[in-house]
Amino acid sequence: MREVAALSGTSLKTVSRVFNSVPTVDPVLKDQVLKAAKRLNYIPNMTAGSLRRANGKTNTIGILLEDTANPFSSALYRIYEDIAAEHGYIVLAGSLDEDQNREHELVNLFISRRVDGLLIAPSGKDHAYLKREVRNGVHFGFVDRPPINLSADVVLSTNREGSQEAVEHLISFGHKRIAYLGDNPGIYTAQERCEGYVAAFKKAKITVDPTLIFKGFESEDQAITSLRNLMRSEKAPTAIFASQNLLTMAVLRALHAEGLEHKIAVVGFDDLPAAELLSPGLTLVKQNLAEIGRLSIQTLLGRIDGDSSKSLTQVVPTTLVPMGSGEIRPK
Amino acid sequence: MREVAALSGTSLKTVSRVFNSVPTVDPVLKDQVLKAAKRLNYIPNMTAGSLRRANGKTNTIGILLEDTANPFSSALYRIYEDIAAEHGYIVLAGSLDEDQNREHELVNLFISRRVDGLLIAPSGKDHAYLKREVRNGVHFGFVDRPPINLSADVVLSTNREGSQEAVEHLISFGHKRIAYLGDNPGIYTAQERCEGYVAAFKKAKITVDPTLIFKGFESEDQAITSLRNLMRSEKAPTAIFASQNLLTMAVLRALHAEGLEHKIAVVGFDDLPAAELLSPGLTLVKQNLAEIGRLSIQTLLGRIDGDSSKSLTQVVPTTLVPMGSGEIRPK
DNA sequence: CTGAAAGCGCTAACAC
DNA sequence: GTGTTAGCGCTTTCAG
Repeated sequence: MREVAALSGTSLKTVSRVFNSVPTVDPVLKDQVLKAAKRLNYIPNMTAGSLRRANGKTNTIGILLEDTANPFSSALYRIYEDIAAEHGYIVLAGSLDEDQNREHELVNLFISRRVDGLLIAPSGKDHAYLKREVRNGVHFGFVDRPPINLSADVVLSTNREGSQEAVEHLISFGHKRIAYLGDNPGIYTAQERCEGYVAAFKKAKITVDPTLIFKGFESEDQAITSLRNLMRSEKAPTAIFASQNLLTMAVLRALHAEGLEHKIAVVGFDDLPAAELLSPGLTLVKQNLAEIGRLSIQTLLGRIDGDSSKSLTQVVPTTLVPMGSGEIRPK
Repeated sequence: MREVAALSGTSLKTVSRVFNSVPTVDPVLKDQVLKAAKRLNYIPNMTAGSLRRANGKTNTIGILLEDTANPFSSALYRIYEDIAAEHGYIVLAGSLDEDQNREHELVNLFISRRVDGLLIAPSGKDHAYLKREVRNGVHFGFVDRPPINLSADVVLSTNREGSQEAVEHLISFGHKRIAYLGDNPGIYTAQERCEGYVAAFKKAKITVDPTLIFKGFESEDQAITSLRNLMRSEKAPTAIFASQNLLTMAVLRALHAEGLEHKIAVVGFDDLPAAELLSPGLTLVKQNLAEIGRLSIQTLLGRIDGDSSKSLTQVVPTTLVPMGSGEIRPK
């Protein structure tokens, strides 16, 4: 920058003004500056700039996702990337893998990079530790799951209602023995979805068979093995509700291995890329990721811009998409 | 930091030393510093640090991918994220969407954030513009496609050989009329894969029917429509080689719509999440993303660490995985 | 409309 | 082992 000022015969401040598009700069000088910059191949150092800049803003936000390689997270990431770019922000992303420690580490790491705000699909069970950061001026938004012991903006799907709708759908096709597959109930979404399952039975006045509720498999292989055993047993269900995409995959693999994909009905929660190419097509409860992403980042950017109104909880509806597998009737 | 020094009764430099794990610090002072830091909730500002630090390194690398939402890119991203973290680096990622301008913009944006290096799955057709940045000390690595008019490290798959193997596989099952679906030949991988297709025919001494070669569809819908027309025509192929995952999806949708999935053989290039759940299972040529990711980032980190040996081209083999759809014989 | 001086938070270099 | 001084590249403040 000094060199640019020298070569263009101006001062540092004028160069700075040019690159910050301050309107009150003599067009002649501006031209000289730009020419000099081009010749020296000068690109301003944004990170140095934010050091002294008014509010210390870095125009960077951090995003903590479950696993950037999984379709749910990567779709969200892309939405964040685009909306952030529109607003002149850049995104730092990290994967949590359901690990609380990793959440803490990444929060610290990103704060050490001075992100203006952080969007978290939390793995942690307690977010009181963030209060100190909030006091230091970092803004937080939660996605997919609410914060615990902290008041902050959050965007959620209708996990409970969506699950209930899925199970009611199965019941409406005549199913009474419907298995539930879910994650560990410590996870908010898992808990909600399980309650939706139970609520559907309650509403239909059917007793829930607890031996058909499966939670917290250790691995996909273990899930598949358990499922295959279940399918072969006397107590085999006539339908299965898989409350999450990895579990849905496990169900499909198990059904495939047993050759039962046209016999046992399946509804899965969360999108799966090739759902309609399967036979039968896979009936799903889809989350509206575009809307979830949009709401969460826009709310966060609003906070960074100074909106200090009360914390907001926004809920985005899911959609049941019948594709075939959920419309199989019990034999 | 000043406050921490004050509260702990030491100097700035000692605080700095503590947070940079300099071993020659009196344990007593170190303790005082850490206590004060905790009390003040102090987290060092890395970006300020890198301003003055020896080499000006930011421990940040930029990654330019085709589209962070697609499985190919997001799988790579995750590998980069993990390996970068192991080495104390952080990753900035952006999507190119096959747009040259976007490539230029993001390179500039990331350089304005002073990344130490940049990994690019390029959309551009000319990378001479990067020479200036190379001279300024930014390091570059290319992934998936080579740079043009620039000497730089690159990691590629065996696109040509993998495609040839796929088509030979189809030929070995008795196919002679094999359609080729590819991207615009301006794209390196598309060109290579098409050559592999042609080479397989040459080797088998079968004449290529140019009316079975399809390139550069505008949209998935257009691809599906064209394919359905083709499948219904007199000149329908007995097998299809789709040289990229989105095209493979289009083929599957078209086959499904026509009810021909058990009649026409298909081999696809690139992985597809639910390949083995389809019926028939989908025969694929898989790229070794883990290896591609590992090699590319490790080479880049080596460059950042000062390795200035000649530019390296590394080639990672693909694997043909028969799953059913590629083993259908012509009727 | 422009420039000089001070300082953002930190680390290099050099004393002590 | 520790502290002081200068300065990274930029923006602020304030005087011209």
